[in-house]
Amino acid sequence: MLSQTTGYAVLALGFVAEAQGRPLLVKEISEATGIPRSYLAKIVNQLSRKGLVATQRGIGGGVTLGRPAAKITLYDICSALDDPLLKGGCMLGTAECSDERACPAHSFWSTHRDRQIRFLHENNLADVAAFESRQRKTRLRETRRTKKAAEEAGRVRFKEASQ
Amino acid sequence: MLSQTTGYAVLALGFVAEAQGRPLLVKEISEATGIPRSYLAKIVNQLSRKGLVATQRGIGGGVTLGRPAAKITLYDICSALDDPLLKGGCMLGTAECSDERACPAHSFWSTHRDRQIRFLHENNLADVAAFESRQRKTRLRETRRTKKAAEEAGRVRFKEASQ
DNA sequence: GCATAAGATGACTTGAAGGTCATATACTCT
DNA sequence: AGAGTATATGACCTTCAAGTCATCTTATGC
Repeated sequence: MLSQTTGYAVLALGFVAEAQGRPLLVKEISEATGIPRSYLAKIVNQLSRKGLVATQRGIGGGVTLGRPAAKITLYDICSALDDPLLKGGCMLGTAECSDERACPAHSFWSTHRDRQIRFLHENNLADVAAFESRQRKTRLRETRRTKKAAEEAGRVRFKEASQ
Repeated sequence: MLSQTTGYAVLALGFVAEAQGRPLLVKEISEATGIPRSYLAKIVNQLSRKGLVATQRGIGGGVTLGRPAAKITLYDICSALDDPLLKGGCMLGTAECSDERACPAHSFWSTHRDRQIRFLHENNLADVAAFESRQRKTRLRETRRTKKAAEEAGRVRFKEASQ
């Protein structure tokens, strides 16, 4: 599971991606996503130092993506925010676990960790934006939607790390 | 990833399981595993309230398993210690993520979470103890062991959540 | 019953993540 | 230049997991 901070960043940037280049205010993003405004400002600032977003102060300013949405992967975001997931550590959280001196869950965990990392590499902000806008549309169309339908709507284009 | 506390508990109980019924002191377990002694005492106490271990004070006392090692799964331990993994929460850590209102990673995450939970159900303390004692033996036998060999030693009997 | 050995328990400390707030800085428009 | 609008930044607060420590309680053996 990603840190809450990283989760915020993905949601926020997904929203920015949907705006297609129009600068969004931190305030707008915050209100749309429910992320605390001041905290989001810090996250945006971190992302801008890493070049993932561009920020502009003053009238007409706001936040835009630093490069095309399809070129910003979830992994890039994790990496920019130094997410703990990328720092290793085995399932049982023991220091002394490595390929040489494995803990009981090591083999299992390596596999799962790899899948997660692959997932992060395979999905980018264009995917997130598409997913989000699709969900919004679907929700408008069907007032009483089934759980299955909701899952389908999500499944359509978001890449699952195969196997 | 499990909490550090849960990780401690698995290691400690695996060690207790290896003792085959002979009571072990918290001090012994702590020294053998490197888990901080006072903290381990608290964990053991929690586990004993849940019945996973039996404790005995006074001379000749110590910690034993509350039931046969094969009947204590990793899931039981997580559950006894209220591990965050069992509390839900999606990959992006957002509150508003459910099957109905999914976040972009929801489908991916549900699958992986299920695999993890299954893994916890399928592996018990007998498995952990067998794994650990096997590892110790293997390490004695080969001074210069390859990474592959080490992985094999672990792979032999520990169940991978299939798929 | 006393000495000793063990776990039990509660108060306290520490460190990191998450979050708030006041103020500084940079930009635009008139 | 000055007013107004944005992000930037650092100081601070809060919460929680992890860890320490002193003291209490319960057991055994003489």
